[in-house]
Order: sequence, then C-alpha cells, then structure tokens
Amino acid sequence: MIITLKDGIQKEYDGPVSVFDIAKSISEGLARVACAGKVDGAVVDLRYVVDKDSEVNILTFDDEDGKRAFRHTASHVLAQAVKRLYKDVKLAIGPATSEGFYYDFEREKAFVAEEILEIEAEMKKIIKESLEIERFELPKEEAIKLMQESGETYKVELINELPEGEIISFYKQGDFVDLCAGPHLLNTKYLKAIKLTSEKGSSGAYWRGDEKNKMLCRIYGTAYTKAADLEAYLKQREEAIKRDHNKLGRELKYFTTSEAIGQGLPLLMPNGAKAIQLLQRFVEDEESRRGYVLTKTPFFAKSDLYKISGHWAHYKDGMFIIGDEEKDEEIFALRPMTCPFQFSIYNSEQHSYRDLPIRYGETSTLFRNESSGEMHGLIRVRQFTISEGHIVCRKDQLEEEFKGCVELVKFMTDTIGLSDGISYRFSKWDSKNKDKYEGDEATWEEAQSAMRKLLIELGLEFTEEEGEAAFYGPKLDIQYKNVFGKEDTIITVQIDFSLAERFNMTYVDSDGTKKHPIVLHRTSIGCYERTLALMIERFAGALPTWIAPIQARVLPISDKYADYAESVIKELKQNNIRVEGDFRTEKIGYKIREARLERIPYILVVGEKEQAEGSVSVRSRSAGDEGMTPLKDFISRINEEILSKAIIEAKEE
RNA sequence: GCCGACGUAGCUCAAUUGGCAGAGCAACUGACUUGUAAUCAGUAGGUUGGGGGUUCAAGUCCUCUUGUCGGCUCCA
Repeated sequence: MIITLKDGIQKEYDGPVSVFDIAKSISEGLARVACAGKVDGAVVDLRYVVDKDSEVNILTFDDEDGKRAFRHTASHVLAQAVKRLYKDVKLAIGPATSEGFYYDFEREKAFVAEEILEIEAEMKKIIKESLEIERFELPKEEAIKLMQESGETYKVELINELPEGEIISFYKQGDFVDLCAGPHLLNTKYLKAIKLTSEKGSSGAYWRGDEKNKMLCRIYGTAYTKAADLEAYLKQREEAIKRDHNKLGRELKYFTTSEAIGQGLPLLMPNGAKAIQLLQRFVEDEESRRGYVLTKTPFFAKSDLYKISGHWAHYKDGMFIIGDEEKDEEIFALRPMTCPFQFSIYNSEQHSYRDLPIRYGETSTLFRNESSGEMHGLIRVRQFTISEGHIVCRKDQLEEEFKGCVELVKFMTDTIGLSDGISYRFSKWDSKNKDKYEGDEATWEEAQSAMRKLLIELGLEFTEEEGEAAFYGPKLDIQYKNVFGKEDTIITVQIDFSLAERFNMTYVDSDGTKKHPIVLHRTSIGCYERTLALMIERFAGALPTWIAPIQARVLPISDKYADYAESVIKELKQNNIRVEGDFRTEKIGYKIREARLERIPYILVVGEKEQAEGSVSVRSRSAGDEGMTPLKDFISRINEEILSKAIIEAKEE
C-alpha cells in the first residue's frame, strides 16, 4: 500500500495502518503534535485506518482542522468537568469555533463566575489525569438506548435525525462518554493550555439556534498547545478591547447616549458629526462622479407603500409604525429602507431602454425597530444613515453595473482603510423557508446563479450562507469584524429580480414592448454610524487626517506667543485646515499630553524661535517630535496628506 | 425578545455583618509664563439611574422599571 504524504514523498506500508501510526512512522515528534489527519482531502480522526493507496496529511495545531480537533477535545473535557461537578446537567452540543470552543448545557440556572472557575480547575484535573480517549461505534438503536439511559435527551434528538445507516460514533474518556463525529486527540494530556473565557458566567444560547427552543447555558473557552500562546491570545484580546469604539468613541467625544432618549439612538457629538459629514460629502461627490443622481425622499410613508413593496408582509416587525391599525383610517411607518421611495421616483416618469441604467443615490436615514437586546454603540442602532442607492437597469447591463458596484465598494474600503479586514459573503435564500421571501423559486435561482457567476468572474473569495438573503433577493455582503470578533455587514450589493414587477416598474424596450427592469440595491460605504465605529476601532481613535474632526492644534509655549499662535491659526484656517488653539497657561508638556490623548494628528508648538522664523514645531502622531518647519511647508504637507486621503499609521505608545 | 452581569461626582473606582457617601484625575479659583506625555495650593461637585417596598436605619435587602455590557436570536 502506497501512502503519498504532503510534500509528495511516498511511503509503503505492508497493510492497513492508522493515521496516527503513519505520523509515528514519519517521526515521534510529529506523532506527539498530531491532532487529526486528512486522507484524500477528507478530515479524519487519528484513529482512522487507511487501507488503500491514499494521500495522507498529518494535521497539527498549526492547521485549521487540526486546531479544531484540538479545541473540540477541549470542549469534551469541559463537558466532562461539568458532568463531574453537576450531575443534573444535560449535554447539548460543543463545537470548536474560530477562536476556541464552547459547550451548551441545559441547567435550571446559568453558571456563575465562581462555578466557571471551579469547572476550569476540574478541567485541568482531567487533563492531568491523562485520560485515554477511545472511539467506538454503535448501531442507531443501541446509540439511542445508551443516551436515553444517561438521560441525554438532546443527544437522542440528534441521533434520531441521522439518516439510517449513518455511522454513529462516540468518544469516551474515563467516566465520560459523548456522542460525537470527531475527530479528537488521543489523550486529554495534550491539552496543555486551556482557559474558560466566560469569566463572568455562562451566556444564553437557544437549542439549535432557534428562539422558539429552550435557552441553554453556553460556556466559552479556548485552548492552545503552549501556555505562552494562550497568554499571547488573551493579551491580544485585551489590547483589542481597548480599541472598542463604544468606549473610545465616547471618551473621544464622538457620541454619547441618553437614558431618556432610548436604546439604539446615539447622539453624535461635534467630533462624530464632523467625521460623518466628511464621509458623506466624500461619498456623495464620488457617487456623483460615477453617474449617480441624487434623490431626497420622505422619512415615512403610508402603509400602502409598504404593502406594495412587500415590507408590510415581510418586514413589519422591523418597522416603527405610526398609528393604530385597528382604530386609525390611515397609518404610517418610518422607512426601514429607501427602495420603495426611489422606485416611486422611477415610476413618476416613463422610461425608454435608452434611459437605463439609472443610478439613484441618497444619503438616507432609516429606522428599524431592532429588538432591545441588540443595540451596540454605533454598530447596531435604531436610526442610522446609509449611502443608499438603487440601480435600475436592463438584464444586459446587470454584469457591468454589478461590477461597478463592487469596484466602488473596493475603492471606498481602500480609502477608509478597512480593506484588509473585510470578507465577502454570498447570502442566499433558504428554500425550505419560502414564506420569508418574495418571488418564486425560478426567480431566486436565476438571481442567485447570476450573482454567483459574477462573483466568480470578479475572482472574489467568498463564503456562501443560506438564509441570509434579503426578502427580495440575494446579497453580496461585505463583512467586517469588530474588536470582539463579532462580524457585521458593513456594505451590501443585492440583485433583485422581484420588486420591479411587484412595483410595476417598467421601461419600453427597443421592440416597443414594456419590460420590467432589474434592480440593484447597494451601498457604497454602508451606514455611516457603523462604518465610523469600525474606523475608530481600526485606527484606535486616530482617524486619518482627512477625516479627523480636528486636524491640528496650536500650542503656544506661553501667553507671550498667543498673538503669533493666533496668526498661525488664521493662516491654517484660510487653507481649510480644521485647527484650534490651546491658550491655557499650562506647561507645554501638559498641553501636549492632552492633545495626544485626543489623537489630534498634528500638534504645533509655537514659542520664541518659531515666532522669529515664521515657523511651527511639528509633532505628528506617526513620528512624534519632528522639529521646526516653516509654516508654509507644513501647510503644503498637511494639504497633500488630506488631498490624497493618506493612511498614516499612528505610533503605538 | 431571551440568558446573564452591571449602574455611586464629568472619568476611574472605594464605602466591614444594613449604621455619618469618600479618594485620585477632570472642572472651577488663585499663583506660576512655562520648550515636547501630568506645576503647586485652594474651592466646589451626589435625591447612589428612576419608582415602590422591608427596616429605627437602605448605595447595600426585596420588587418593578430604565439604561449599559457580554452572549443567543434577528440585522446594515
């Protein structure tokens, strides 16, 4: 039997051999760090026996799938520890995640902080016990019986759903048995560095992610092969949280909230309002350059409009409704999206095929009645303003228009410095849940295959997600992670084959017949609040100079140089620099400290020497004290930086 | 909406088993006229998120409510 290894090397074995033994035959060292295997492209357990010529790759913690097996084993140790300490707890599921692992348990009350510590201590004990992990299989009937006997009703439910003939495997370590497809490590001792990250107690999670189901207790943790790596991860997480826009954004006076105003309704303070104004002007100008025409439409409309668009049927829970449906003759709703409004503009005129595409753009304020537990700083709010646009086009224009949207998205994310962190998600409908969507199966398939084709042509790396589409069509979602690792959509481009027909939007084609156009729903920079929040996190509050609310602050050394400082400020203002002065009679070090803490891009110190020479002493975020420069030179330098929208990383301190 | 944690001065945090609400920084006033991350002294600042209750006495206990945070669900 010939086994081909990762680097093309071939090895011959006399008979069937386990993946672990293959690892061992390569080297003892590799066997020690092996977490799983890959045989002919499929991830397998180390215990898996290879019995024919195959390509075999030994996966370690450095491989994504090896890491998953390692952490999945840690989740079993978590479950074992919980079962040892709390007999009455039922097991649900416990997978590995991108950052670690979790396990869901059914229990009367959530686990509190002290209990988490006890569980973690018990886990460490289990690891020290060096328990062998054994795998065994059972036929369906016996598998159900085993789980019923131990009262694991969730496991019984899972087994019942497996198709007949499926291999049902279990993993056993010491006194603990869990239904699991694997793969797993061979012994608990390999889990060198573990930590439960639910330090403040377990959090709630619905069984199978369905809010109609029982709420379970979820404990999160992570695991590494070395204590130092675990420490590094925890440290990095701590550092990331320091950039939390919800804390920094408040400290730096970008926004605040008021209990009396309510959840999800942040107040943009002068700094935040200025940054958003700058972003909006930039976006509006760029869109105008790209052939978008501006609209300005009402913030609310009669329910009639939403009944036509389908929002009333599919999105009513997400809207703020004005009036009482039972009592009032006419009721209104605040707009959750701009589509039906821009469609109404389209419908106010007759269109020829020659008029298309029409690209409508609007800096549009939207209102969505998000559930109370959802709000998060500027990232998830109930009122937000978005660079909203709808492109009405013919089928033969779809490709070019879609690509134009993606190109605009790339231009925007590059400019604002978020391009490194984005990922693309192709969001499809859920054909098992047709009630949630508008349009028939054929239309959906057509729209989705059109989008997939374009995504492939564009060479985008994307994931596919079922059930994430809008009710009217599939989406290309541009995803970005916040400092807590939680992913949100910042930008979206959607193909809609449905609403034009619903809305009776038409154009007269070259053959004189009326046809329904295709609609692209899209944003270019997403919603300004969310985008600003992610920029604050990305830049740790030190926004690029072009968008910084204050670009320079002039610090006179003492009162004696106040007049000169004023003249510098005047000169900068005449050059459209957003500048202010700090005329307090404080020491220069003190004023610098404050300006640094406020992340002001340029600190300009002026005293006797500067006054004599008509210069400023520049202190930048990127280079610190740069010494004296003629004022004119500084102005051309900062103007160049602003004009080019340069991204210059601030020095970490 | 659901599970959990939390809410004390502008900010960060104290306040023993229920027993006089306090500190540092910030603010304000005065002095210092300052050269690249915190000058010194003084003053003021609170219905302890809000309502209700238990108690001789509530920041502390109970209850309702509101807001914030971490998850889940939902979503840009």
